Amino acid sequence: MAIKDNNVSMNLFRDKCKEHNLRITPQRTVIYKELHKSKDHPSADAIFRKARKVFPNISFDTVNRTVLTFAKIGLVNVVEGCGGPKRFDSDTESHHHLRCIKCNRIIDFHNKDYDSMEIPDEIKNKFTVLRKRVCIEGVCSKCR
Amino acid sequence: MAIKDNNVSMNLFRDKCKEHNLRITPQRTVIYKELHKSKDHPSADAIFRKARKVFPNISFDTVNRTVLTFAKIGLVNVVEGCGGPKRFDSDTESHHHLRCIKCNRIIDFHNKDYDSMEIPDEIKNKFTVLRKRVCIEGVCSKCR
DNA sequence: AACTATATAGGAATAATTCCTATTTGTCAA
DNA sequence: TTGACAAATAGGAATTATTCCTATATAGTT
Ligand SMILES: [Mn+2]
Ligand SMILES: [Mn+2]
Ligand SMILES: [Zn+2]
Ligand SMILES: [Zn+2]
Repeated sequence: MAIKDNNVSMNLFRDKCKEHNLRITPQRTVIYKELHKSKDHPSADAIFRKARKVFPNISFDTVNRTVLTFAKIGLVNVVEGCGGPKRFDSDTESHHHLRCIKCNRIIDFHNKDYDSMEIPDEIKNKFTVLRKRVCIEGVCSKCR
Repeated sequence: MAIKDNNVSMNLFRDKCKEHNLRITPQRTVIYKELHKSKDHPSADAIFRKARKVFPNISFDTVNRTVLTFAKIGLVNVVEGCGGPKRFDSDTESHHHLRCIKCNRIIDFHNKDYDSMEIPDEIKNKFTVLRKRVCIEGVCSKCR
């Protein structure tokens, strides 16, 4: 099952790259793999440190440029933080986030009611909606 | 009415400062006034540029330190962005945000249904909730 | 008015991100 | 297969955002 999920997501990666005429490089491949493995919404620097274990002289700029490119083509999302480094999320399905203001952890949660909340028409009319998400801010169990 | 609102909010500012033993300095006063006037969720730098017109040699560090202090005592909120400089909001009442991914504008909207959405107990149990907000991400009318 | 703990200005240091460019490489067509 | 070449990378510089440092000034108290 894990293997199948990986195959599915690596196919998604390859398809999206081809769709946007992006070359499938070893760097992009390892960066996407690390993003897909991470459940903790890593920063570019966190991905850089992991990618480095595979390619010791990959540059930070390559990692940063690549995750931003992935975000641009919709392969990953940049998720809401409060300042600080950008955080990336390879899960593009509808879900929601808890954010701990002490340790900056971003924790996923799923909620059908939240998913199905309608966006008012007056917003849809004047704003092209790409995503809707509930952000709950507070202090996580580890931090109190 | 605007005058009254200003008085109310300046009293809130003074009370909160006294409550936390923060001195009421001219710098803090002008910073809070600018925050309260701004409806666009300014960054520390945006507030700095405005405060400078009143006190030409106020330092950026003072502005930054002060808005972070205000956030700490709950006088303002740091609002969700996606990387980039922190953005501040003097409106601490429940409301929600549209965020334009092109121009980084953060636009307020109010919605009773969103306000009244319950937070599941399993979240409340393991997480100290301070705030809940719906973030809608997309492209604003000016940007398309 | 004097005292003193707190706050500020200004500059330095650090962290996060983006830019620059010589070199390398993935892809495609021969 | 092999070469051609547009695209991507590494490495470092530059830029932007934030935090730290410290001598001086001042708000609030006595
Ligand atoms: Mn997530
Ligand atoms: Mn707001
Ligand atoms: Zn935490
Ligand atoms: Zn816009």
